Amino acid sequence: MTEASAATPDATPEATPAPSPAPEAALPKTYDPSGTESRWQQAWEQSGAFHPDPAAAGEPFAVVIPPPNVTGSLHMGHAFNTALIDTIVRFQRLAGKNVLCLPGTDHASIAVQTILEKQLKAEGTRKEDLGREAFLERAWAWKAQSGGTIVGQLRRLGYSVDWQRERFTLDGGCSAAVVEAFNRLHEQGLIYRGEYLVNWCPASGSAVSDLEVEMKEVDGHLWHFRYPLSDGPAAGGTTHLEVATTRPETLLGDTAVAVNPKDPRYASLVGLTLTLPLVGRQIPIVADEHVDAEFGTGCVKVTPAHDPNDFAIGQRHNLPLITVMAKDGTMNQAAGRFAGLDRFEAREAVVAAMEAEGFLVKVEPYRHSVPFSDRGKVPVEPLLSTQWFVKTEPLAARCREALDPPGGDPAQPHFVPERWSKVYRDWLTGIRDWCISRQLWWGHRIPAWFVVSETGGAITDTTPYVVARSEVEARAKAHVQFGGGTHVHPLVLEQDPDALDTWFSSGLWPFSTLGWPDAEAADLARWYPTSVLVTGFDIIFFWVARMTMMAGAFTGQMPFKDVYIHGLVRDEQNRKMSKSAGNGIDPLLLIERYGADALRFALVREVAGAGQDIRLDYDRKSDTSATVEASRNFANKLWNASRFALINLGGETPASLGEPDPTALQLADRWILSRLARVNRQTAERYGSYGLGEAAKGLYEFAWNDLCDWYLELIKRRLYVGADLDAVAREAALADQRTARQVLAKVLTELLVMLHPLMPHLSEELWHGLTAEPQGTFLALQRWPRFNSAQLDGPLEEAFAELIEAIRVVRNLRAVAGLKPSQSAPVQFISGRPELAAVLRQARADITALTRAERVEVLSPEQADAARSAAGGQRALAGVSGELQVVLPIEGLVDLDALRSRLEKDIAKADKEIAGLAGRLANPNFAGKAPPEVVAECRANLAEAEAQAQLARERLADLAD
RNA sequence: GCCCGGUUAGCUCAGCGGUAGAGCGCCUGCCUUACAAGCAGGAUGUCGCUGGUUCGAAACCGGCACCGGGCACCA
Repeated sequence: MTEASAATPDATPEATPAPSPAPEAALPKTYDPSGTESRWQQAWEQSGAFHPDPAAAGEPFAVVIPPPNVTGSLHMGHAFNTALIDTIVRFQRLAGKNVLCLPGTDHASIAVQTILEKQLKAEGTRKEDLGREAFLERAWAWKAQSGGTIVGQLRRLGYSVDWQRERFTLDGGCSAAVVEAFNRLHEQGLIYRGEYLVNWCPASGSAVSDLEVEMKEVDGHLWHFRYPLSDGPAAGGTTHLEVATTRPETLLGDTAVAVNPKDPRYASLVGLTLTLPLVGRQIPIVADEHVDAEFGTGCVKVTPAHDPNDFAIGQRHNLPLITVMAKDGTMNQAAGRFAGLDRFEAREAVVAAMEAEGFLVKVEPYRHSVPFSDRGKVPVEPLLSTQWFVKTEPLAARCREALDPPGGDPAQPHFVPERWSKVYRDWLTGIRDWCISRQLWWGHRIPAWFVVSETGGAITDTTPYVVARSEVEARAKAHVQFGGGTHVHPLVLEQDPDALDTWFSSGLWPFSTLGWPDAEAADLARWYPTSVLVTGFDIIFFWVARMTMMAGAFTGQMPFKDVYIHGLVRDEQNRKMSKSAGNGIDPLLLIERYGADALRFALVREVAGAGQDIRLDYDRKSDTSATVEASRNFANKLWNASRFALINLGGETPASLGEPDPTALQLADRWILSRLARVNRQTAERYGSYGLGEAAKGLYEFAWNDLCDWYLELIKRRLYVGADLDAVAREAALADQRTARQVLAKVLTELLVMLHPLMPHLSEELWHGLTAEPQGTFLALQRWPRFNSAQLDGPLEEAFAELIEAIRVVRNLRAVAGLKPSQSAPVQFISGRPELAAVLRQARADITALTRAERVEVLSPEQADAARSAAGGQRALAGVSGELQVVLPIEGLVDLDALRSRLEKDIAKADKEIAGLAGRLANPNFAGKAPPEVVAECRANLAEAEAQAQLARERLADLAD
């Protein structure tokens, strides 16, 4: 099949005839994923296999992927997320749903702008020199190139997304959605503009939201300063207050000192005035609950313009706000003689001055948290600044209500694992307003126009503005409000130069990509709300909560039914992979080495405990991963199982062979069909309920252990029909061969369908090889195999497990005794259980084949005793499994010592079990209180263990002479 | 400070009330006409510590220890 399909993927899908089943010679012994994977990726995409029609039948199922940043290249986190999403989505497609999986990228405003500014700097220029327009042009050009990288890399994973619907958060549709969303929120009073203390990142020259600030422990100092009372010693002789600070430079902006109102030490001083050192400003002593009397001296300097807590104190006490720092992180004119110094230089200088003037009491080393900008990697500065904000509480309230609906309706969205809903709920409770404006150029420009003609042509904090959907609309609105248009005083508008937080547009992603705000959009009508959001826990606040808030406001419902939260992929030393640490493991390298299917399977297989981080082992010297290699080996196992089938199906396909006649089925056939049905039901259940790791493991075990290790081995003797048979025997053998072929073909093809969500390329390739379907037909678009409960046979599976165990005992005995693999030996089974004896008799030919038995006898204990006394006690290899005795009556050429030690081990094991069980049964409470069936089982086990020990002792005694 | 995870075989992890499991690794033997990326056989654990509940605990409850994460932070 490799040869046949490699030439032209699918020039004309419908017309391409089925490739003739490949002759076995054409099939290599090992699977080479490289060509196969890209071939199917192209075929799927070119045929539009994953481009759904909203009008098509089938229950809708939609996923919008978390859009990776255009700055990025594929990392393991993307690969993991993709593997999970694609597994879910491919399963739902097989399940017959009308599936949309929509891809796209995020414009990542700060990240991109930082990169571009770095480039400009290297070229010795600045964005201001370029101008806004040229800068943006350059940004788009950069995006076209870089954005293509990650998209191309996602394709290599075999992502079954609809590339025709690919979106970008800054494309026309998304931009229109952003403008509409901004306007509507503004109309509802949920967007406002004002001067507040914001997190200012001096590195990027922009405000950032609370979420983009990361607290870091830093070794700093605590400086103790003395602030003198202005009007001389107070009652009690106090001449000054001592305050402590980690940020001396801010004292230049102090407008009060606060103490706790209940602090007896300072009660009498509240209301008095201090003289601020270096500055000379008169500042009051105020009483405020926020102050912890226990900490330090119990006095806190208050700098409302440079600290959030102080800002709050300032509000409560009506304190003036004095900003002493400029937006670039240097001290401004208000800092007096320190003006112009960088904030860190100013710190040194202020301390030096305080010391020189005798206000420094002491300095102590102090470890404390400092807010850092996520992007800029520098400490953020709380600064007073006029920005745009979203009033979040009303939006959050709606989300909380959806999560805990009155009347006990199901939570929306439903988190998997459940525990993340608590994290989400907690964050939505006591949420703070969201600063959405950024002093950046790359991004969605804020749809607000300042009426600069009202303030002398410049944008000031008092310039009136209108929010509108376009400049034309803005002008009209301004006209109404400000008249204007006269020759004396023409109306001049200027759009706000700032851009919106990237996450504002990300928050609209689940519906902006489906056509919102066009309520009639076919995709929106068909696929919204989406079915599930799959993402890492690290962006629950950034993204998940923003989407639910926006969706609640604009669509009136939660944007997805389920939220499947997965963990992070960690490196071989359990470290978080990060660009800065340079410990990322390149998924593309692993794909090249092992194949995308192997990587995907490995990632999903590891995920069993949903939501847990997974560790990917990796050898950096050789760029190999044992985990992924194991999955590659599994892929190869499947390849070879299919190869075996192709060689042995006599050129037939599952379709030409048809369903097997139930009455013709042999024991092994019924067993594998029962296992198949069980795995079918179990796997569908797991895929459908986010048990992806379990699904992968279950299929792995079924494919490798049940199918390859046992079923394929068992049917070999039936598939190879000898030429030396007479006509009657030959006819029977051929009929049986056909049954085996039918079962084999059925089991293997259905297995491939079930594996398809996990290993899409390999399964597609093998499925075509087996079914000889035309190239334009895809496994990806087939139906999940029908579950046939009639095939389920629990008792048969149990009996078969015993048969397997019996064969294992024989093999073990042979190994212990040192028999050569080529050497055949007679096998005797002795069982007192007629059912087991019957199974063993039925499987006699199988046992012969699998154990190199010379002959197989199945005896009752009575028959065995008779035979033994007749033979006068005989040396034999013997073992026990349950009540079953396995005897290989063979003389000579046998390692008796090994055999003895095996029996001794058996005895020891049985004795230990006997001791445990007898102990339990001896406890009167056990018999009295445990459920009867447990007691009965215990008794049975004891009896069996005792019998086992006795049998082993007898056999050991036989060996003694 | 508050809130989540985790602690089981050398490694990565399942198991979540009836006397310990898988994969990888390891040991032994096999080029058995699908697969040496394989086959067969084998070894390996006071299930973090400590109380308790129970006839019975790796599992349930309490405490402790250690590892990891999140949130909020006192100058």
